[in-house]
Amino acid sequence: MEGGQEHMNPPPTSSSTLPLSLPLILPPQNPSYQLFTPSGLNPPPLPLLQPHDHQSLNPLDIDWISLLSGQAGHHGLVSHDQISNYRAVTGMVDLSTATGSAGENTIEGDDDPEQKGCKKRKVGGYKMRKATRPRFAFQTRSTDDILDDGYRWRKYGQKAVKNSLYPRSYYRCTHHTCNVKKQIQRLSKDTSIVVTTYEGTHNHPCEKLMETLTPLLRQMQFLSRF
DNA sequence: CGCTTTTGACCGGCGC
DNA sequence: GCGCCGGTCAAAAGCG
Repeated sequence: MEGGQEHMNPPPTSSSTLPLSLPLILPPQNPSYQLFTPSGLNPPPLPLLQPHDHQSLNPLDIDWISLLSGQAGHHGLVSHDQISNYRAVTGMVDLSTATGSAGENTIEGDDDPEQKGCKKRKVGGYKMRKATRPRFAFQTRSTDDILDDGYRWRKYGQKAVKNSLYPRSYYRCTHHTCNVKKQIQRLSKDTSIVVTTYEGTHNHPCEKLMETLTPLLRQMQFLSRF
Protein backbone atom coordinates (compact mmCIF):
# COMPACT_ATOMS: atom_id res chain seq x y z
CA MET A 1 0.00 0.00 0.00
CA GLU A 2 2.53 2.59 0.98
CA GLY A 3 4.73 0.72 -1.35
CA GLY A 4 2.48 2.12 -3.99
CA GLN A 5 4.12 5.45 -3.34
CA GLU A 6 7.39 4.13 -4.57
CA HIS A 7 8.58 5.38 -7.86
CA MET A 8 5.95 4.42 -10.33
CA ASN A 9 7.29 6.15 -13.42
CA PRO A 10 11.04 6.36 -13.71
CA PRO A 11 12.43 9.40 -15.45
CA PRO A 12 12.00 8.89 -19.16
CA THR A 13 15.57 9.53 -20.07
CA SER A 14 19.10 8.30 -19.82
CA SER A 15 22.49 9.90 -20.08
CA SER A 16 23.05 8.30 -23.48
CA THR A 17 20.13 10.15 -25.02
CA LEU A 18 20.49 13.44 -23.27
CA PRO A 19 20.17 16.03 -26.04
CA LEU A 20 17.53 14.28 -28.08
CA SER A 21 15.34 13.31 -25.20
CA LEU A 22 15.00 16.79 -23.82
CA PRO A 23 11.68 17.60 -25.47
CA LEU A 24 10.32 14.30 -24.29
CA ILE A 25 10.90 14.96 -20.66
CA LEU A 26 7.85 15.88 -18.64
CA PRO A 27 5.45 16.15 -21.54
CA PRO A 28 2.05 17.62 -20.77
CA GLN A 29 0.49 14.23 -21.29
CA ASN A 30 2.68 12.65 -18.65
CA PRO A 31 0.19 11.46 -16.07
CA SER A 32 2.65 11.40 -13.19
CA TYR A 33 4.85 14.42 -13.63
CA GLN A 34 3.90 17.84 -14.83
CA LEU A 35 6.04 20.92 -14.55
CA PHE A 36 4.48 24.14 -13.39
CA THR A 37 3.96 26.80 -15.96
CA PRO A 38 5.48 30.19 -15.20
CA SER A 39 2.01 31.57 -14.73
CA GLY A 40 1.61 29.25 -11.81
CA LEU A 41 4.39 30.94 -9.92
CA ASN A 42 2.45 34.11 -9.26
CA PRO A 43 -1.13 33.02 -8.98
CA PRO A 44 -3.98 35.23 -7.85
CA PRO A 45 -4.77 34.55 -4.21
CA LEU A 46 -7.74 32.42 -3.43
CA PRO A 47 -9.93 32.93 -0.40
CA LEU A 48 -9.40 30.58 2.47
CA LEU A 49 -11.92 27.83 2.05
CA GLN A 50 -14.31 26.68 4.67
CA PRO A 51 -15.19 23.01 4.73
CA HIS A 52 -18.67 23.61 3.40
CA ASP A 53 -17.19 25.34 0.37
CA HIS A 54 -15.37 22.28 -0.78
CA GLN A 55 -17.60 21.58 -3.73
CA SER A 56 -16.78 24.92 -5.32
CA LEU A 57 -13.04 24.48 -5.55
CA ASN A 58 -11.49 23.85 -8.91
CA PRO A 59 -8.75 21.24 -8.53
CA LEU A 60 -6.64 23.21 -10.95
CA ASP A 61 -6.57 26.08 -8.48
CA ILE A 62 -4.70 24.19 -5.81
CA ASP A 63 -1.02 24.92 -5.37
CA TRP A 64 0.17 21.48 -4.41
CA ILE A 65 3.76 22.52 -4.07
CA SER A 66 2.92 25.15 -1.48
CA LEU A 67 0.40 22.89 0.12
CA LEU A 68 2.64 19.89 0.45
CA SER A 69 5.61 21.92 1.55
CA GLY A 70 3.52 23.40 4.31
CA GLN A 71 3.51 27.01 3.19
CA ALA A 72 0.34 28.56 4.48
CA GLY A 73 -1.73 30.96 2.48
CA HIS A 74 -0.22 30.32 -0.93
CA HIS A 75 -2.62 29.03 -3.51
CA GLY A 76 -1.73 28.75 -7.14
CA LEU A 77 -2.06 26.81 -10.30
CA VAL A 78 -1.09 23.22 -10.59
CA SER A 79 -1.81 20.53 -13.03
CA HIS A 80 -4.47 18.11 -12.04
CA ASP A 81 -2.02 15.43 -13.08
CA GLN A 82 -0.21 16.12 -9.83
CA ILE A 83 -3.05 14.44 -8.05
CA SER A 84 -2.06 10.98 -9.13
CA ASN A 85 -4.99 8.61 -8.98
CA TYR A 86 -7.32 11.18 -7.55
CA ARG A 87 -10.07 12.05 -9.93
CA ALA A 88 -11.17 15.28 -8.31
CA VAL A 89 -10.12 17.51 -5.50
CA THR A 90 -13.10 18.84 -3.72
CA GLY A 91 -11.73 21.20 -1.13
CA MET A 92 -9.03 22.36 1.21
CA VAL A 93 -8.79 24.18 4.51
CA ASP A 94 -5.88 25.75 6.31
CA LEU A 95 -6.13 24.46 9.84
CA SER A 96 -3.17 26.45 11.02
CA THR A 97 -4.84 29.78 10.42
CA ALA A 98 -8.48 28.83 10.77
CA THR A 99 -10.11 30.24 13.86
CA GLY A 100 -11.78 26.91 14.45
CA SER A 101 -15.11 27.34 16.06
CA ALA A 102 -16.37 24.00 17.24
CA GLY A 103 -16.98 21.62 14.42
CA GLU A 104 -16.41 24.27 11.80
CA ASN A 105 -12.89 23.55 10.72
CA THR A 106 -12.54 20.04 11.91
CA ILE A 107 -12.94 16.77 10.18
CA GLU A 108 -15.62 14.51 11.48
CA GLY A 109 -14.56 13.07 14.77
CA ASP A 110 -11.56 15.34 14.70
CA ASP A 111 -10.24 17.54 17.45
CA ASP A 112 -7.26 19.71 16.81
CA PRO A 113 -4.62 18.69 19.35
CA GLU A 114 -3.34 22.26 19.36
CA GLN A 115 -6.70 23.44 20.52
CA LYS A 116 -6.80 20.77 23.16
CA GLY A 117 -3.68 22.19 24.70
CA CYS A 118 -1.77 19.05 23.88
CA LYS A 119 1.62 20.74 23.72
CA LYS A 120 3.84 18.09 25.19
CA ARG A 121 3.31 14.51 26.03
CA LYS A 122 5.23 11.47 27.04
CA VAL A 123 4.53 8.02 25.71
CA GLY A 124 6.52 5.03 26.76
CA GLY A 125 9.09 7.23 28.43
CA TYR A 126 9.66 9.12 25.19
CA LYS A 127 8.98 12.83 25.23
CA MET A 128 7.19 14.28 22.28
CA ARG A 129 6.97 17.95 21.47
CA LYS A 130 3.80 19.31 20.07
CA ALA A 131 4.76 22.72 18.83
CA THR A 132 2.49 24.86 16.72
CA ARG A 133 2.99 23.74 13.16
CA PRO A 134 1.21 24.49 9.93
CA ARG A 135 -1.67 22.15 9.34
CA PHE A 136 -3.59 21.76 6.12
CA ALA A 137 -6.57 19.61 5.41
CA PHE A 138 -8.04 19.02 2.02
CA GLN A 139 -10.56 16.67 0.57
CA THR A 140 -10.22 14.47 -2.46
CA ARG A 141 -12.74 12.32 -4.19
CA SER A 142 -11.22 8.96 -4.85
CA THR A 143 -11.56 5.27 -4.33
CA ASP A 144 -7.97 5.20 -3.12
CA ASP A 145 -7.06 6.48 0.32
CA ILE A 146 -3.42 7.11 -0.40
CA LEU A 147 -2.52 10.25 -2.29
CA ASP A 148 0.80 9.98 -4.06
CA ASP A 149 2.26 13.36 -3.20
CA GLY A 150 5.84 12.50 -4.08
CA TYR A 151 7.05 12.10 -0.53
CA ARG A 152 7.61 8.79 1.19
CA TRP A 153 5.54 8.02 4.26
CA ARG A 154 5.55 5.38 6.94
CA LYS A 155 2.34 4.48 8.67
CA TYR A 156 2.67 4.56 12.43
CA GLY A 157 -0.86 4.19 13.60
CA GLN A 158 -4.48 3.71 12.83
CA LYS A 159 -7.39 4.52 15.05
CA ALA A 160 -11.11 4.22 14.89
CA VAL A 161 -12.54 7.67 15.47
CA LYS A 162 -15.84 8.56 17.01
CA ASN A 163 -18.73 9.29 14.66
CA SER A 164 -16.88 7.84 11.72
CA LEU A 165 -17.32 4.53 10.02
CA TYR A 166 -13.75 4.57 8.77
CA PRO A 167 -10.50 4.54 10.75
CA ARG A 168 -8.01 7.38 10.65
CA SER A 169 -4.51 6.49 9.51
CA TYR A 170 -1.40 8.27 10.75
CA TYR A 171 1.68 8.67 8.60
CA ARG A 172 5.11 10.16 9.17
CA CYS A 173 7.58 11.31 6.53
CA THR A 174 10.34 8.72 6.26
CA HIS A 175 13.09 11.29 5.74
CA HIS A 176 15.48 11.13 8.71
CA THR A 177 15.38 14.77 9.68
CA CYS A 178 11.80 15.45 8.68
CA ASN A 179 8.94 15.08 11.12
CA VAL A 180 6.04 16.02 8.90
CA LYS A 181 2.94 13.98 9.58
CA LYS A 182 -0.28 13.41 7.79
CA GLN A 183 -3.60 11.88 8.65
CA ILE A 184 -5.90 10.19 6.21
CA GLN A 185 -9.53 9.50 6.81
CA ARG A 186 -12.50 8.69 4.65
CA LEU A 187 -15.70 10.56 5.36
CA SER A 188 -18.57 8.41 6.49
CA LYS A 189 -21.02 11.05 5.28
CA ASP A 190 -19.65 10.78 1.75
CA THR A 191 -17.61 7.65 1.40
CA SER A 192 -16.14 8.82 -1.88
CA ILE A 193 -14.30 11.65 -0.13
CA VAL A 194 -10.94 11.24 1.57
CA VAL A 195 -9.68 13.89 3.98
CA THR A 196 -5.92 14.32 4.13
CA THR A 197 -4.38 16.48 6.85
CA TYR A 198 -0.76 17.56 6.63
CA GLU A 199 1.09 18.79 9.72
CA GLY A 200 4.48 20.43 9.58
CA THR A 201 6.89 21.50 6.88
CA HIS A 202 9.20 19.25 4.92
CA ASN A 203 12.84 20.26 5.41
CA HIS A 204 14.02 18.32 2.39
CA PRO A 205 13.18 18.22 -1.30
CA CYS A 206 10.45 16.03 -2.65
CA GLU A 207 12.08 12.78 -3.68
CA LYS A 208 9.89 12.25 -6.68
CA LEU A 209 10.20 15.85 -7.80
CA MET A 210 13.98 15.70 -7.53
CA GLU A 211 13.96 12.40 -9.31
CA THR A 212 12.11 14.10 -12.12
CA LEU A 213 14.16 17.27 -12.18
CA THR A 214 17.61 15.73 -11.89
CA PRO A 215 17.83 14.43 -15.47
CA LEU A 216 16.38 17.70 -16.69
CA LEU A 217 19.04 19.66 -14.83
CA ARG A 218 21.69 17.35 -16.23
CA GLN A 219 20.48 18.09 -19.72
CA MET A 220 20.45 21.81 -19.01
CA GLN A 221 24.03 21.58 -17.82
CA PHE A 222 24.89 19.58 -20.89
CA LEU A 223 23.27 22.08 -23.23
CA SER A 224 24.79 25.04 -21.44
CA ARG A 225 28.17 23.96 -22.66
CA PHE A 226 27.25 24.94 -26.21
C1' DC B 1 17.66 -8.30 5.59
C1' DG B 2 15.75 -3.91 5.77
C1' DC B 3 11.74 -1.42 5.51
C1' DT B 4 6.74 -1.00 6.14
C1' DT B 5 2.34 -2.22 8.12
C1' DT B 6 -0.52 -3.91 11.75
C1' DT B 7 -2.37 -3.57 16.16
C1' DG B 8 -2.84 -3.58 21.12
C1' DA B 9 -1.10 -0.83 24.83
C1' DC B 10 -0.18 3.38 26.71
C1' DC B 11 -0.40 8.36 27.62
C1' DG B 12 -2.31 13.04 28.31
C1' DG B 13 -6.18 16.17 27.79
C1' DC B 14 -10.78 17.03 28.57
C1' DG B 15 -15.57 16.79 30.27
C1' DC B 16 -18.49 15.40 33.82
C1' DG C 1 -11.37 10.89 40.22
C1' DC C 2 -13.00 8.47 36.38
C1' DG C 3 -13.97 7.38 31.75
C1' DC C 4 -13.67 8.68 27.01
C1' DC C 5 -11.01 9.96 23.18
C1' DG C 6 -7.28 11.03 19.97
C1' DG C 7 -2.50 10.43 19.14
C1' DT C 8 1.69 7.73 19.53
C1' DC C 9 4.71 3.88 20.65
C1' DA C 10 6.69 -0.40 19.77
C1' DA C 11 6.78 -5.34 19.07
C1' DA C 12 5.42 -8.58 15.82
C1' DA C 13 4.19 -9.75 11.31
C1' DG C 14 4.38 -8.99 6.41
C1' DC C 15 6.71 -8.10 2.17
C1' DG C 16 10.02 -7.56 -1.68
